[in-house]
Amino acid sequence: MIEMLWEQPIRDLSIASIMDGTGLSRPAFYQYFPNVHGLVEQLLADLEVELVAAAMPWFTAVGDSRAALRDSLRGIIAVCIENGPVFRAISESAPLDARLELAWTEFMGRWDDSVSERIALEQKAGAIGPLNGVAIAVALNRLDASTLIAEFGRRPQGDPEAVLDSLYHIWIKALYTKPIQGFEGLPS
Amino acid sequence: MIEMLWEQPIRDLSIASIMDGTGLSRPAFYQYFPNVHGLVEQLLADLEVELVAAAMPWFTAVGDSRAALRDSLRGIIAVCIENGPVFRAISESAPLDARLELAWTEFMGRWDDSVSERIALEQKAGAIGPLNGVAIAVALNRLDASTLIAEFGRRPQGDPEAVLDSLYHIWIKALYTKPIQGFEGLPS
DNA sequence: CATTCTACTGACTTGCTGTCAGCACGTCGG
DNA sequence: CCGACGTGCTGACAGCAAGTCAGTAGAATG
Repeated sequence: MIEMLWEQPIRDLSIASIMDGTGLSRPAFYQYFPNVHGLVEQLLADLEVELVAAAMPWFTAVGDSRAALRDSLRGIIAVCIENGPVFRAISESAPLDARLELAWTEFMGRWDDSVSERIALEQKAGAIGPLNGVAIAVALNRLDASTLIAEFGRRPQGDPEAVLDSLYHIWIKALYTKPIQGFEGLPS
Repeated sequence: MIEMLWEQPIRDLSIASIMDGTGLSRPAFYQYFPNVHGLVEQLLADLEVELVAAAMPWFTAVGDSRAALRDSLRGIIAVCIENGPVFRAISESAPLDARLELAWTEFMGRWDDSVSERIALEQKAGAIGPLNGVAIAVALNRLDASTLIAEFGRRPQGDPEAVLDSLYHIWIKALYTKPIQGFEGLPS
């Protein structure tokens, strides 16, 4: 199935077409998964392990963590180059099933928690200024997810270096840049 | 249908349930739209008009445009507070139909073009530094779309002021902040 | 009043999902 | 060696929503 996702979006896959490649009959599918969304949920769990591993550098960095942030983003991008269509299929399927939607929400929530926590840590150390860490974390994670899926979720894939530069730029500026006189606190 | 989207996700709507509220039969639906995705495509066209109008301030600002950027974001947020579930339904449906997916891609592409153009303009005026305007524009637009849909696409909706602050923070930092010595050009 | 047009409907076909009784085959106690 | 049981799988069935179509009722037209 994963191979098929490189060739066609998940909307074009039926259980029959998935099972065609296995030599088994369609009902055999239900011996292993309750439905297609159950299979996708499994793919998400597998992908999460890889992504978390790739993101370690920044979460565990000591001292100046900006280089580690770049390493983490590079690692995540590498995982997405290998698994982009799977990532895309998951995000496209999530809204179609309540249970899968919950799994996706929790998946994103764990990233939000991890990033928020890291921001709080660096704020305590003085490396990051007094911003709303949770809200910024949520926004940056959504940025990453949609960018990665859009750039690597189908062929032709985007340019890894350009994506890395863009994401890194935004993360660095949003988190590590000190307020500049006159740029903040504009009247609303 | 729009009213129903406040109560339930679009996956739970069938053509039959949509037509139930109209007093007409199910086949009558096909007199007006080729299928549900055709209806959603129309919703997207309508929403785009509202969003573009709300975003005008920044695109037309002269001189220091940072306050105008805040106004544009506030306007877009206001539109999403009124139409969040519609926006969400569109983005959730887009992957399910090739034609609607194209409409969505073009919709996002027009935002990317407008924002890229504005960035180039401000770079020429010296307000924005030498960054990859197109790539940053694409990333920021995806950030906005996913954040707005997540925060306002269902009840309970998020806090407009908090969302405004977060988005504004990221846009301002990513675009208008000058490079800081030692923060850029880290070894990769 | 006769004719045409238009909006609409009941009934049908199609395609995919999910279920279930049953079959082939391997395994194990006697 | 044999009969009972488990397991993995399948063909066939039922359900459901989408999309199609011939046909109808009522308004518009001459």
